[in-house]
Amino acid sequence: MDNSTALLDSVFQALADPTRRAVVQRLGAGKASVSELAEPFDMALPSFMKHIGVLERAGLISSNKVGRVRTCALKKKRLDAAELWFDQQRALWDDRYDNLDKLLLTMKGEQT
Amino acid sequence: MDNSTALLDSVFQALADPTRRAVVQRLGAGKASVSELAEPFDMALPSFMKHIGVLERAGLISSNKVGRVRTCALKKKRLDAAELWFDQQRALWDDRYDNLDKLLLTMKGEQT
DNA sequence: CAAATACTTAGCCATTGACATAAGTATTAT
DNA sequence: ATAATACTTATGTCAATGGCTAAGTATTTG
Repeated sequence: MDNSTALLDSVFQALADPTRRAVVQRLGAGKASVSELAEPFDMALPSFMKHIGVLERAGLISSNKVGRVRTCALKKKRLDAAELWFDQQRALWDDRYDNLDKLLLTMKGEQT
Repeated sequence: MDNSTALLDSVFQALADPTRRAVVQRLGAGKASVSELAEPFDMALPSFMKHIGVLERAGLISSNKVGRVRTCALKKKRLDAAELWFDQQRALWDDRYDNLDKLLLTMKGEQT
């Protein structure tokens, strides 16, 4: 199996949840502690922590604990990696379209 | 709440599986029947059909049956909608990507 | 030192996800 | 008319997900 396959699995899986997407979005504005991140959500902390765990295992965020506070940060590179998949798909279609364009140009040329 | 939330849930969930991403990629090259799509995978057909169902419910593909053959096609717009989420995130944190207005206009245009 | 804070660990439960097999239906081919 | 084809439906197993409560562990804070 392609090693980027498991990565995409975990990243898309992580992003397939509104709570986790909101956390990613919030962390886009800067680092935050777990309780700061959890505050907007009507959810028990252990439940919220599972989301943090999913995001961290997907490589979308990092975290480290100082004293009793765990601070989280977004890892933008992993988001880039996910976005790249879309670019790759588009590149495949565009190739197709480019070839079609070339073909049409060729046909036009032969008509004259 | 936001009607794009459930859409993103289903699209990212659909893309969080290598079989389904491969189907999307294959359909990027053009329409195909279910059995053509299933052929590369070592999986029972009912199992494969579930993947097709997930993709269709997420709006990433369409399908219609003629005779005994069901033909599937990629719905690129829904992929665009998913990719837009990444653009939105980038717009929030990226200093270079300062024209949020333009992006918001794009979002309005693509509501379905 | 006692109490509040900020997680953390350890279960439990209901639902969903990803496969499977077996048997059924509707078309098309011979 | 039979047989092959292309799904489709029904059902089952098993692990993972997303939520909960209750209780535990470190750290501050008063």
